[in-house]
Amino acid sequence: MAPDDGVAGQLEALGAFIHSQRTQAQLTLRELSERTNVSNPYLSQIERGLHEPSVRVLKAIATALNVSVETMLTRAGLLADDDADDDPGTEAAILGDPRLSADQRSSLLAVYRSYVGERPSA
Amino acid sequence: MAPDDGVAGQLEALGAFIHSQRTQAQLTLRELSERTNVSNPYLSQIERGLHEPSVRVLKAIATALNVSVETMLTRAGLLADDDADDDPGTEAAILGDPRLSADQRSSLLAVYRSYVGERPSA
DNA sequence: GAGCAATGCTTGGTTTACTTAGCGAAGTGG
DNA sequence: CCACTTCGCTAAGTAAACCAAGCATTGCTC
Repeated sequence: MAPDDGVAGQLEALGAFIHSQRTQAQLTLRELSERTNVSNPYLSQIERGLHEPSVRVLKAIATALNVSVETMLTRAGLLADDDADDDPGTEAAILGDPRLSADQRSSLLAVYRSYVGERPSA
Repeated sequence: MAPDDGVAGQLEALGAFIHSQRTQAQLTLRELSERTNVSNPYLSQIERGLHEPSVRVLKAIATALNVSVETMLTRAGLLADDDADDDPGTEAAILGDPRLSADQRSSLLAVYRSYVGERPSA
């Protein structure tokens, strides 16, 4: 696939994923609509990748389909955390640490990366 | 606190978080605007909790502020904060990182603890 | 065949996210 | 005091998310 597949591809992937989850759960668009309080035409459009759903809608859909939001976003490519392969998690832990200020986070990251010989670009 | 505190509280909390991260990073609204490709008035409104930003904007802000997207989404109320409560595992990650030498591990830990104000009692 | 229910989809409009242009306060230097 | 800049913010408009009503097709049962 092209490196710059764009946001459109991600939207389509997200829609396809939601569609597969809904059909596997044997749910109709209107049933999912009732569970999520989202109109069925809009759900239809989301499944075809015509719109980028808001945080509120995304959360509602994930809950209704018994899927974690993380999984959904990862499947959609919106959450790109797959660089955790060669990373034992230290970078992720630092990035996700709410006790650190932005300054401290940058410094700590810089030190860590200098240790492990990583280039500063994520 | 009320269980149905509403989305407004969440929005304000998210805005306050972004604001604190931006100011601690010594960034102006226009600088953050350039890094995120989001207009500075809109960033201002987000910080004051007047709008619910989309996932795209949320992700851009997180990247620009060196905050993990997960943390940002958690603050936005999308993800339930499962791990990032008190100890996000930064210490554990450093301790278990095979790429660090013992010396480096000690240094990194010392820096981290000085940041979060932990006593070196260990 | 006619009727009917249920599915996904289109249409047209309302609400909200988001932008471009510009204002007022708070500096800084001439 | 007067430019000039830079900060956050307001105002007004555009683009996009989202909904209510209804159309088109499929699959019934009579």
